[in-house]
Amino acid sequence: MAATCEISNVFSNYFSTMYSPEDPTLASVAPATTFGADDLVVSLSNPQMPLEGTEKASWSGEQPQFWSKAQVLDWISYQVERNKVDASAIDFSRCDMDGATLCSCAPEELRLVFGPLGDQLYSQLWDMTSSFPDELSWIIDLLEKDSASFQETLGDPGPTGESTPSLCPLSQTRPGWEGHRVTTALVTSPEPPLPLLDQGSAFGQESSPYHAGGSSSSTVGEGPVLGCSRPPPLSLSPWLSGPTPWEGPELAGASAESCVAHSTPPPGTGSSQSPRCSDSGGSDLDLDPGDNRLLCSEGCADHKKGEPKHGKRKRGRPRKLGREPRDCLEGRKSKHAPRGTHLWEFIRDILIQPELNEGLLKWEDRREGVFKFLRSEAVAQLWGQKKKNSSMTYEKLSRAMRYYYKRDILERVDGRRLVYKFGKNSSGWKEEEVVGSQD
DNA sequence: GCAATATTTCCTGATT
DNA sequence: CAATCAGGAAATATTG
Repeated sequence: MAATCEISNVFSNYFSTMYSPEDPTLASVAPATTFGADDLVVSLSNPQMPLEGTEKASWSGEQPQFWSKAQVLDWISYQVERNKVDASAIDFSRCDMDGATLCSCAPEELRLVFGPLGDQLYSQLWDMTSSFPDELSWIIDLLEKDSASFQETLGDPGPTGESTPSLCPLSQTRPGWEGHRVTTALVTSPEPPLPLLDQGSAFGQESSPYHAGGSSSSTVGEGPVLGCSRPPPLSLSPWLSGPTPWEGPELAGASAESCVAHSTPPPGTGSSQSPRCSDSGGSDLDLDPGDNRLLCSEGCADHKKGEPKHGKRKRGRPRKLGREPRDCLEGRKSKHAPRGTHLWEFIRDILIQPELNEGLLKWEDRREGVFKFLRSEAVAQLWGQKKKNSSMTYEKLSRAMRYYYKRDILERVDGRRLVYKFGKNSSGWKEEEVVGSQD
């Protein structure tokens, strides 16, 4: 009977104290309810957690190895309750152990102490301990992404370097729920990112650079419609929201590039330009090697179109310079960066997100998939930003677009400048598809 | 390391 | 005349 008393105590004491609303973890979780059911479900979906209510156990969110004795007891109580086990069969006098000890128990030992529940406990423990690494890596990934896009925006003061409108600290330009999701994830359970539009889509692969966060965009930063059921869009550099300096009458190449060059923080400004911090998928911020060209002698010689100075530049894509060994990221970045978004997907994603579009592109005939570039150079810059290629121009982008004709990803639209049409091998742009993907 | 794929870059010429 | 369009050619980057 001691067992029954013990368990009563456990329930009365721990559930009343440990689950108090003051629990910081709860504090972090609670707001989820204001952001839509999806997030909540996502966050709390770990079957290990006592989800019957909205409460959170003292042991949840912590690795079993680090549980205190109280947490161990708490967890055992939960398991007893959950498995509807006869507590009298359990020798609670032998439960006085911390998480580390518990984890070191062999299944037989657990069986000895907990009877039939022992096996269950063992497997639960195993699941919990083994699931953490994934959890952490996911969170790390998520944070990396967030921090990357955040830093990117910070590091990109725009063409003029002034007006840094809502340069998007998370709290400002990101839809509120997004930052929240990170928080929630940290304190609760793991979950892969929300379903993405589709693979390779700019929406999810990485924090894309085109979320309209500019001050000139009155609505976007407020986290409009797209917030809830759709993955977060991207962050549009503020400078894309307004007229871009390089879109002046004369310009394209040189001006545009110099603008981008300006956006590269000067060395030593500490704007996280450390090469060590960059990583492949990574920090889009790393205006990397490609950007060196804007500063180095070679770049100065040739980055301005039509100024070959000493002979012509060789054809083809210039080799990336100074590609630092990426070992600096060892461990963290074991995986390849996700396959990059294809150009056509990038275009499509801008088109299907009117909030992000900001006058970059427009549908000419949505049903037919006909669209037009309104600010071709801005789109090109954006694409370049995404690909960490500061010298991207519409001319180059359009060349890539033309290659899509052969593959039926795009169809020609004769006689109309800046107008393209999605072909049969493209997808995800039709209204039905877009709606469907927002479920 | 290699091949395939997807651009990226440059260029020439035509068209708008 | 400038901006685009069309494509060829050659080169790199990324993936499998």
